Amino acid sequence: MSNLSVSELPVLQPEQTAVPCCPPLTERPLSAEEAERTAVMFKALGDPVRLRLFSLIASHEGGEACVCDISDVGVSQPTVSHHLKKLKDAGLLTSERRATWVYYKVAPDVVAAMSALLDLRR
Amino acid sequence: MSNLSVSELPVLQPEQTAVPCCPPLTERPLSAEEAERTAVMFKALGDPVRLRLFSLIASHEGGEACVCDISDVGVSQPTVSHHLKKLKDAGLLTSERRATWVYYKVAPDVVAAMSALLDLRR
DNA sequence: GTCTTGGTTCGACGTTTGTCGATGCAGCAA
DNA sequence: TTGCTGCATCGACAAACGTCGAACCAAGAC
Repeated sequence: MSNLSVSELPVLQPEQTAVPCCPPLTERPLSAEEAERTAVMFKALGDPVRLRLFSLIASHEGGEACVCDISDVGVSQPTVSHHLKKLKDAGLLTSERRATWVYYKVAPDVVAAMSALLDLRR
Repeated sequence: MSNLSVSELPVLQPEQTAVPCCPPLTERPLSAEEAERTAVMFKALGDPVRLRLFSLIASHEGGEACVCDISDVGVSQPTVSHHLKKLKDAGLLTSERRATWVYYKVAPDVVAAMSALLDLRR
């Protein structure tokens, strides 16, 4: 466990919340670095299963849900876990263990930043 | 069919009608079909090069730009064309040839629908 | 201790994606 | 006609991705 995997470059730290990245896309073009960071978030929502998982959590009570509540999306349980990890790594979700169960919760400010980015009204 | 303004008529141009899909993600979970259609749009923005191209067009005069104006994003010309096609297929852009040049333009209502989807305020 | 349940990580495999050079096509100008 | 320029498409290839079963870990219950 001492060596880092090359395929797991720390693009976004899990606990690094609140990344109000950029102004609306109409204001100015994104730099390469901004685009690199922002694309991770959009890519996280760019899969049907992840989008369903995210909507299940977002529409759940308090914007959070136990994994056991959202595991019925048509893929195996390890796959669900894999997708939740991707959403978490992108900063869109946070997770917390409470007793036996793990709860995932939306990161409101990150999602709000994405929404604001797409607000093209001048 | 050629002279119709996009903003005045229902959006029906692309093969996939990526029209205003769904209520905010807090309201209810997405169905599998909704997720499938919506994920295409997010996936389109889930690449750094495409995100830069999109921001270049969105921030350009009138929300449209000639390909020749936005080709300097660090990849080859065929790759730029490939990415623009993906954005267009996802419904986020429309294209129009004027004389020698091809102009790409943002599809405001589709982008607005994505933004609204991520508006998690209850 | 052992057993059971909820979730994550591992290893592998087939598919998709991003990228390029080469080629093709449309429009303009000699 | 010929030539040139702006973009799109083709063909190929490596890298990334989504998926699964197996194995593993964490927390209770017995």
